[in-house]
This record gives sequence, C-alpha cells and structure tokens, in this order.
Amino acid sequence: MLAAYANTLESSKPLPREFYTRCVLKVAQECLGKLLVHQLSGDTLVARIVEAEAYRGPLDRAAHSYKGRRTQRTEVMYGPGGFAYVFFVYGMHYQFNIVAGQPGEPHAVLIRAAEPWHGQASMASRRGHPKDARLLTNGPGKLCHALGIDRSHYGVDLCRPPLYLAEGPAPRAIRQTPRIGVDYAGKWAARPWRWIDADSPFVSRCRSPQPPAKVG
DNA sequence: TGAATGATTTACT
DNA sequence: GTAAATCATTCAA
Repeated sequence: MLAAYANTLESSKPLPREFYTRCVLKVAQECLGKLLVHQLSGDTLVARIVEAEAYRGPLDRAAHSYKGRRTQRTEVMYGPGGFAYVFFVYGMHYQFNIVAGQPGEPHAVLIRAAEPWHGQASMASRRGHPKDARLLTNGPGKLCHALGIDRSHYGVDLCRPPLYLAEGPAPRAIRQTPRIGVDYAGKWAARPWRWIDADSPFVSRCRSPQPPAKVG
C-alpha cells in the first residue's frame, strides 16, 4: 500500500480549513484514513489515522471545555477549526487534538492511533525500537511520541506545513464505540463518539465493539 | 499556596 | 489482572 501511495505522498497538500470548520462528529469520522504529516528537518513523518474521538464542549462532560471552561489550556478550542490542541496528561504523555467547528464552539477531535506510512525508522528510534510495529502508534501518547508532537505544537495551524492532514485512503469499514478513559463523564461516556478503522490492526484497543457502520 | 486529578503507558504479579 | 511513574492544570482557600 505504501508503494501505491508513494507519489501522492510527494504531492500531498494540507486539507483546507473548510474540512475542520464543520460538525465535530463529522470531522472525527472523516479523519479516519487521512494522512497526518509532520515535516521535520531531514525527516518527513507520515501516518494514516485509524482512530479518532470527538469532544464536544461545552455540554460534553468529558471535554476539557465542559461548561464553557475557558483557560490558557483550552483557549485554542474557542478559535476556528484546523488548529492543534496539544495537552499533557499523567505527568508524561502528550495528546494530539484537532480543533473543529466554528469560532466559539469549543470542540476537538482526539487522534488516538495511526498506521506508520513513512519515516517509520525515525518513529521507531523515538519509541525505542519496539518489536511489534503496532506499538509505535497504537495509542494517543505513543502517536505523539513517534511523530515528535509536543507542547511546542499547541495552537499551530494544521492547514500548512510542517504539521498537517492530507487526503488518504478511506477505510473500507468504520466502527463506532464509546470513548476511552472517560468513565467519569457519566452519561456522556456512553456516547459512541469514538470512530475506528475496522480493518486496521493499529487501533489502540477494542471495547464492546458494535456492528460495522455503513461507509458513506 | 496547596491538594487533587487525569482524553496513558509500562512493567510487574 | 494491578500499580507505579510523574507533572501541568485546575480549583479551593
């Protein structure tokens, strides 16, 4: 599959702002299959997104922007879609999110897993050369580590290099499940706002999988 | 100023 | 299966 896309990798352009300034649920689902590109000096890292979650403040209790909470950390979510929301959790991990929706709508899409497509050696080096390639990027913290995404990427524009999304092969089948690690959010934790590529071995984990949803 | 906690990962039993 | 690692952010005082 890499060979088939070798040419498109060379010419892949950032998705336009309009991709992001829509309903966060739609953006999250359509992030599946897109290529996450990070151009570093001497390296271009590319990973195909296979897992994403929607966080829909201010009503969504699982969202950092719940109840309209607006702080230095959440500020970027109140701007237009297509910018990066990167935050730090558990004392050691970064999480990469994409702001979605119109200005004033504090919505975001958490990118939880991806398939390494280019620059795999560089990713492996950062991650300590795990035996199983899936361990490179099959979790939100691992993904950030492998792709070199950290606090310095907070608020960067994802509609231009060096960090952006580009068109990629859509999944054959998509599945929806509840989100991971948000049990504290009460009824909001039950919302099926996690989307995964049903055929990818790189999804972070399965939980009460539901029947495959029809692909657009 | 201090305490609680978390959109996780890893190692260990 | 459980727990430790480890700290920015948040909120209460």
